[in-house]
Amino acid sequence: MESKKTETTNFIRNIIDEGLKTNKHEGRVHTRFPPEPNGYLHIGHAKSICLNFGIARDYNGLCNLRFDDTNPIKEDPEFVQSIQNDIKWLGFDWEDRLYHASDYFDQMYEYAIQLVKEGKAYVCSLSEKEIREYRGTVKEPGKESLYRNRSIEENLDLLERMKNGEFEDGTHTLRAKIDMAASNMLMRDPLIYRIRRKRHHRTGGKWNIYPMYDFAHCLEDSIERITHSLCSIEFENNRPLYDWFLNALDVYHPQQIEFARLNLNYTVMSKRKLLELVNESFVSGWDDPRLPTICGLKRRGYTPEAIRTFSDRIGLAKRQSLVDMALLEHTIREDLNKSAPRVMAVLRPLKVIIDNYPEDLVEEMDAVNNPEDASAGTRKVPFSKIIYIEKNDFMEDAPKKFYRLTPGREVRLRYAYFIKCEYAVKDDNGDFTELHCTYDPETKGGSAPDGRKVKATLHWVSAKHSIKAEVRLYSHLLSVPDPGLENKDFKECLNPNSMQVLKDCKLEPGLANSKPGERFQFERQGYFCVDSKDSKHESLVFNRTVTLRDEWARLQKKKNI
RNA sequence: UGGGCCGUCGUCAAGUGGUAAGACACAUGGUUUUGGUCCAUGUAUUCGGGGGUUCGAAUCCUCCCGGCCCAACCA
Repeated sequence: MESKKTETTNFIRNIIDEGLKTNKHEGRVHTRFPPEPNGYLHIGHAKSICLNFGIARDYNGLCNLRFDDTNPIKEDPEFVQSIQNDIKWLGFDWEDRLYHASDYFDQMYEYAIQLVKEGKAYVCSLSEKEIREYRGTVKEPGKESLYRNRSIEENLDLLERMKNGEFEDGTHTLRAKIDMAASNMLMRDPLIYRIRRKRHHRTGGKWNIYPMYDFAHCLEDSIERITHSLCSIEFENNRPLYDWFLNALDVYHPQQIEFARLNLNYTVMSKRKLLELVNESFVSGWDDPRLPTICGLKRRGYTPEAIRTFSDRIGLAKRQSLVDMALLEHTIREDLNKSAPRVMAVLRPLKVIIDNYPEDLVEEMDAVNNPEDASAGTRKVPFSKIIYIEKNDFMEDAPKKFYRLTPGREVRLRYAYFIKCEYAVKDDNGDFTELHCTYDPETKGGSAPDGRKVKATLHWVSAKHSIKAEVRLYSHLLSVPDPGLENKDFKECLNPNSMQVLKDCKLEPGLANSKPGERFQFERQGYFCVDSKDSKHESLVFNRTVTLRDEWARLQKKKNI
């Protein structure tokens, strides 16, 4: 009997398997996750992190964390820290292999000198504008720089002086001597070093020149003896250059493989757009629960497990795609369904008076903490004459399919009694202010000895025992699935109702001791977690992670359409 | 006639010449003290399109169509 597990398979793993068969990298598998510390990580990075660390794990290999810190004007130690936090939170460990591109600056400089000595690189003194002009266009070849044929001695001298800070920013660059007529624009004498007389967060004032991505990245991979250098598809054009540098220098040569980056509908993923939302205060910060950042998802209540599962389920390929947010929501529901304690919370309270219930009686009802996990046990929930139920669990003129409370109908209060609605009280605006019901003492616990059934079970909270809390309901950041399809700026597509704040929610008393980050299922509503920033013991704030699937809501929606 | 990459269900995605996996979404039934969970069933005669090779094609050839990337001293 074979138990066939659905194993993760994708084109990159196939390539690795092939290489292993031919002993391509001495049987090693060594990957790396190489973020630039210039922003916060988002779910797209999580895909790459899970890929790289996941492959290392599955092939008994290693995965390095490496900061690609070659551009001091964009980078900041704040990001270095946040990135490490997020990766750890996701559940991955680089052990002692935390590296920085800046660790290799000396070595890179030596390699640059080697290129110059071999006539493969030269110092160019064209201005930024001239370099652009000389590069040509996508359809026309470029022309060679006037400085392309300087002597090796002059190049060496100039490079040394660039390094020493003798020249202003932008006055000279070091360039690879390749081919100004190449059809691949990146091969038209790409820049290797540019002058940037700026302090670096790790090397301080030591350097006045910093290496460009194409030169630096392949060497970082080579120095760390990476076997498979996985990057996103937009670097496909860079691969010939990656290979060119490593061949020119005749050093260890990792294999670059490109894959498609993640796009998710109803949200934005680019660093630029996220930065815009943060800077222009459309959201409260990088960890706003509406954002697809790792820290935003964490604050929203997502678990690392769910994000890892999501990364596995979306698969991996080279074609550009737009993954349905519903899949992400599915993975968090799946995880939380197994683990989250159930609890009763009334978000939009409607007072219910049980006329035939004794005035001062309080009963402690037994409630199951998690029907999916018997070991979670039970708890006591106080019940009394005045309770709150959800406003939308009552309708005066109910349609056929509505089987919650309506005048004359009997429903079950979860873990308590059957109650029957006798009449509703309205205020001058026509809004219901309270319901008068009667209960059947024989139905304690929620079942009738005579075997009669009810169609609905409602959650509730005892008025005098309840605690008050603020609850923030989140929905999609954008009101359209793909802002790229709309003919407008993505900010015009922001969902104006992406956050709804309810200030007067009533929770069962046990929740008073809940801790920041703690997750619950509010029965019949969704999964919620205690906000890690704004929640205080005396004024609790909950974030809705995701709603429960809701058949009734679906029916209503269908009718309205 | 710049170059490179990519088109398989509504959305992802396996498949590498032997007759279309799986997941999400959707639909229908069953169980249920959450209109939740769970269970069962249904959903691509067809792989962007046309030709061709072959006993046999999503897989090979060819032409066409569509999408993405490249002209930062960003990564």
